Amino acid sequence: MLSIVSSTGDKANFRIRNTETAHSQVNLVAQLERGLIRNFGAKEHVFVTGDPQANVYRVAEGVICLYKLAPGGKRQIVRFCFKGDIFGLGAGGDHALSAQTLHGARVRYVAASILTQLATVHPRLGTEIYRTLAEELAALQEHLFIVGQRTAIERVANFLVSLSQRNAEQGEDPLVLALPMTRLDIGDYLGLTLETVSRTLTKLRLKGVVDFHQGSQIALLDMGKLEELADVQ
Amino acid sequence: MLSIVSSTGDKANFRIRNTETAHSQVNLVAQLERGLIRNFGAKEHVFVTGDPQANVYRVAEGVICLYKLAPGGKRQIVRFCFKGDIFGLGAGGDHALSAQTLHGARVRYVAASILTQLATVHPRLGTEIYRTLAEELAALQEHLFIVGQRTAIERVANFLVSLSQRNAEQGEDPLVLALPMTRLDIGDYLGLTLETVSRTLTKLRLKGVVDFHQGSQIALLDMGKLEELADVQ
DNA sequence: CGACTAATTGATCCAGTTCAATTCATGTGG
DNA sequence: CCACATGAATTGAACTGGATCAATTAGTCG
Repeated sequence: MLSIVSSTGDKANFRIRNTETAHSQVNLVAQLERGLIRNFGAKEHVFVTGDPQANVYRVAEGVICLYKLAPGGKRQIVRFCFKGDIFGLGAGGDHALSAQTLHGARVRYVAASILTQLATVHPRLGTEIYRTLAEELAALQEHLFIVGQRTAIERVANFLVSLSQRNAEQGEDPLVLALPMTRLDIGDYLGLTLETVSRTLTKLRLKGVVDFHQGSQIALLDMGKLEELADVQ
Repeated sequence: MLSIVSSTGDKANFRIRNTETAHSQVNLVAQLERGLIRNFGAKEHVFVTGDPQANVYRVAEGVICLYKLAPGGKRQIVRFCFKGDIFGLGAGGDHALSAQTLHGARVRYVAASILTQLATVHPRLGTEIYRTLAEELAALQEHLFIVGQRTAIERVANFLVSLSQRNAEQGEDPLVLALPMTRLDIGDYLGLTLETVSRTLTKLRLKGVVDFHQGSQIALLDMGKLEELADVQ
């Protein structure tokens, strides 16, 4: 829970209760790892568009998708957040996006106000939050590029490569992906229809680049070819 | 120039040289308005992909476009920066984007390191920089949605509405837009070809929604209809 | 004027959408 | 345990919005 931080952001109090030095302790991930935890079932919302940006979240388990919805029913998934990802950062107004689980998730969170307070005492925390936001921005720019300029096969290949890289970072097998999202989710993320995603994956299977049977698990057979198709730079 | 800030970020020194209070003075826009100024001709680069993020910029005059380039020659314009817009913010690594003028521009800038230093002394400045970045992120999410989910006419209509709103904010006529960018630029921004942009504008003209003759100046004749087409929410 | 860049417009093409049918996986209650 | 409902995925067929290729016009500057 948040017991390591008094409601007034008392620095001395904080130090006493921790074995590590304050310097190594006051960082964003550490704060979030000590935050409250909450379990969500399938398709549950962590927050929706218009909710105040009260908390900063970190995925402990499962996947969260951040999306924007249009009146016409069109949905743009802006980001998939996997284990370890931080989301909910913002200027402090209302959320422009909704955050929803796929099959369910465990999420840790800390009140944004507490982080703000802490950051005034520990500038490094502020810097870290800032860097996290800047990385989110850079990733989104890259994603815009893919959605705006690339063909279906390039988008899908790129998506698979991204998942593979993430797996590698997490120490999991980079050649076997457990797609936790539906074809519709992938489509709404890549700016394609679910049929096009399905067809494109089939194309990749026929090319011998990937293999899959139940659709939720994909083996990357030819990573070189896949990266060539993804062709991102 | 940067004379208001000593190289060590000396607060006392800073106060002495200014008539306003330190509180009202140390904000991002004020810092940038006192930053160095630089003039750029047409199609000149302020920075390119890979350059270190050394400075933070603010457009004093003209338009800057931020874009990403692919080896195949495809270009995604991520943002148009108009008078008063701040750009170049980032995590402190290298620029992922290139920044180029259209017809030329005057730009003021301050070293990122100076802002960082100042922010440690003036937390409000840090907060402001953070908010600026968060707003950039929110705008980009909105733009991704438009590029990912909308038709050509919706994208173009939305683009015109955005320009109109910007005009209104700047105290200029919201019903007469001076398009400073080419059809190609607009296309690369909206994920369309220049021909589609041209055809779409013609369509809007035939519908009586807009009017134009030389192509670089557009009158919005039916704002209600335009917003209906833009249909953003 | 001539050279150049931007814009328009036409004709054709095709990648991806749309509509629709079938298969598959999973679970649920009788 | 099977019958059946349900949601997800695949696949087919036809369509279309936007891309591509190409030609013309228009504006601008030396």
